[in-house]
Amino acid sequence: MGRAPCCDKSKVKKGPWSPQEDALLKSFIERFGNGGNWISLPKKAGLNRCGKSCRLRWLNYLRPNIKHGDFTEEEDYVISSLYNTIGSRWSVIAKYLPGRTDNDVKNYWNTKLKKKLLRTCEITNKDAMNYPNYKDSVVTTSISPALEVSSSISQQDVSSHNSGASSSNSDLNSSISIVSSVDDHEDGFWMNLLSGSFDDDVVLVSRSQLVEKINEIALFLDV
DNA sequence: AACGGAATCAACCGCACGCTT
DNA sequence: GAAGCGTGCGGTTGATTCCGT
Repeated sequence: MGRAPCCDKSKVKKGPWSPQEDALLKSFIERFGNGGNWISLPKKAGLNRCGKSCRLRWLNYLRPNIKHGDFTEEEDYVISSLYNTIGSRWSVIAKYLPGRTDNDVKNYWNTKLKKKLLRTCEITNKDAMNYPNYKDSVVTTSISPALEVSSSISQQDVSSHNSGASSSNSDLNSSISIVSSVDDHEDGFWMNLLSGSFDDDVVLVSRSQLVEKINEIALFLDV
């Protein structure tokens, strides 16, 4: 027996919400809440919409304190680090970013952040290859905010991901954080990195290890 | 100015889970 | 325990906007 649809799709409106619909939904929820039942809400509120559509519209757009617009570097750290730790559990990741929704985070990752990380991977790989005589000593990091976030997320969030994940994830964790933290000054960073001129907070690893890490990251990001 | 491809993001779809009966 | 139902979630789609030619 098939599952009953949540509403009659042929009779409800689909597509972008009008300002009038937004106003109706917002004022209804502010006055009465959702009554613990999204399915019946549209009828009560006078909306010709599916309950799931109302829920999504409220959670992603209308509810108070929603943040829109550009993500900050710190948010980048949080997303890349958590993605590496727990995978594509966007609702969990969004919990660590006040004002951001799972949909926002997911879209941002898929359209921008993933590419940003990959671009940096490519540059690193290329630069590393350009220094074939470079001996033993490169990379990486001052401890980035991302690592601090990684260590503070709940064990429950981590364990449910790791149960099905490969054992290399913990190794990748620091790598992704590092890569994501240097994007804005990539040329200088990588030159310093490859010449070994960094401060005390930079941990040194071998070039071959670096290249290996980069390839792991690329693999992890499913390139 | 016109066009086409790429990028963005709001919204939809369908599945899994948990609660209730 | 099974069935029904609502909710939450992640993946995907499609309309719109942006940008280069």
